[in-house]
Amino acid sequence: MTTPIPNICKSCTLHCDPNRFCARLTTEELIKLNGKSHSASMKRGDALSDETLMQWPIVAVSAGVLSLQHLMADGRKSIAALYMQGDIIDLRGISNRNRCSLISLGASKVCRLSPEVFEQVVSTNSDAQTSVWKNLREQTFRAIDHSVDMSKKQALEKLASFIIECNHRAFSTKEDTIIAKIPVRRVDLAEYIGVQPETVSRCFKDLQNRGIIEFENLSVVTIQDVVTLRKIANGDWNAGIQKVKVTG
Amino acid sequence: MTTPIPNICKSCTLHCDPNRFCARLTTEELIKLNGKSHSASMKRGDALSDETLMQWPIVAVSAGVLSLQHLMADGRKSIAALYMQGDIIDLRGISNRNRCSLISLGASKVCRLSPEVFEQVVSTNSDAQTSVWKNLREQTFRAIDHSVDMSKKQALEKLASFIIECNHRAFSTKEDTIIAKIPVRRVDLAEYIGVQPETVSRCFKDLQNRGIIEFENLSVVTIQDVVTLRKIANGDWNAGIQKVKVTG
DNA sequence: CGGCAAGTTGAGCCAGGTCAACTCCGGTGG
DNA sequence: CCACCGGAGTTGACCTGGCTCAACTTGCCG
Repeated sequence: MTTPIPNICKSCTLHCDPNRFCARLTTEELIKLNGKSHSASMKRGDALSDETLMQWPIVAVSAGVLSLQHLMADGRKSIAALYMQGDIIDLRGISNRNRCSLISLGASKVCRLSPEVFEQVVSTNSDAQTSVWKNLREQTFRAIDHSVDMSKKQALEKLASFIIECNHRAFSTKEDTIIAKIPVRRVDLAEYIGVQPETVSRCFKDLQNRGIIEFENLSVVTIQDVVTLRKIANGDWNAGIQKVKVTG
Repeated sequence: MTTPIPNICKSCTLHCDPNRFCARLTTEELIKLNGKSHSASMKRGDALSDETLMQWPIVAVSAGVLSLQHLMADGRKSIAALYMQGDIIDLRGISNRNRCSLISLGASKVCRLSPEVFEQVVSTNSDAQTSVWKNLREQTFRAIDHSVDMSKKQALEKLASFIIECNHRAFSTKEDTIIAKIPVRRVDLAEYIGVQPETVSRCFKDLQNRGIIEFENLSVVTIQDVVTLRKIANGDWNAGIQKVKVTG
């Protein structure tokens, strides 16, 4: 007895994780959707071109990190959003104000879904609809949180927020310290939080000096003091300094 | 023969505008949804409290402007998003990182929808689903655009972007100049674009001096030179200056 | 016409941008 | 095994856009 589930789906995180969209589909729906979709591997710098996105505006991320980038006239670049495992990016009708492109920040795996089949599946399978709807809302909330971070916060606060965001999106605990994996390079991180790489560096150092974080290596930090990190992220500016005063 | 459409809906923009959610519902659905919903008028400063939002996380805006505000520990306040006529705000599951409140920026009319009935209607009426889905995507794109504006842009560029956004969201043309209605006060505008009111003032003046915009009154500007405004918004910094150089 | 809130203008200061030099680190080939 | 290389990240010195604070003007409503 052969399982008729497409091979490519069998190992895909979108299908294996029961919370994700593809796990909610019937085998029949899965086959139908897969038949009209294209999965692909991407490496750092690879972009889904405008033409591709016009034809395939719906992209599911099964591994790695993608970025929605915006380029200004004078060359300033900014990363508007980060998409990771499980995100379903629905770019239908985006071409309003900013011309953006979807660029991979490392090795990643995506699946370009057929809009027609996707639409049809979503309108008939309300379980799947709920899942993708929830994901879209999460994306919206992240975008809103992010614009709050960008609008009034200082560099250190932005970085603290980012570390917390990383911790939320993919975390693991070891004994009682908390690990946050920084899934992108310094340059990308800087572009995402809207500061210069130099400033990112200085702020990391600052947090380290205050004993709030510790580096495992460049991309893994252990959060030594979550409470203070949260406070800083929320504008309680001297939260970390207090300690120094007390000991000094 | 009496039309069974609820009175409150008859005059509501969400029902009268054929593109909006409520216009897509059958009379039966409309009655059912309305029966479990509460509409309300709000004035400047009125907030939908956290408890209210917990019970009624879905709010439709039929008139006026609402803001999603975030307050930091030291009192810094920022407006994360603006919602206007036709927006359906779905705050289910928002309590992740930032505690926000929904505050009216002037006289407005809202309708708090029953999540259960809403969910049910959306899962059975795919026309309505498409409409509300589209609106949610627009909100996401706006949030993304906004976070781009906030992250790397300078004050003048942010303001230019905002004027263009206003023009997009509710515009009218008179002969060949374009009117943009600023639907919020200076203070709110400043909080939305993440600068001080003083800076907003200075930037408006700058745009006016360059002949790019003209004030009808405090809340209505005519855009004299859309092209240059767009260029400035997109980082072509000296776009307006060029003219001065040429004439000088 | 007074009174108050909203908005504007001006002067000085500082967080973070800029630019240049430096260190660190992984890969490669002699 | 080490010398070399190139790209990523860091550090330092200086400069500027926008914040701050305070005074002023404008517009709105009774």
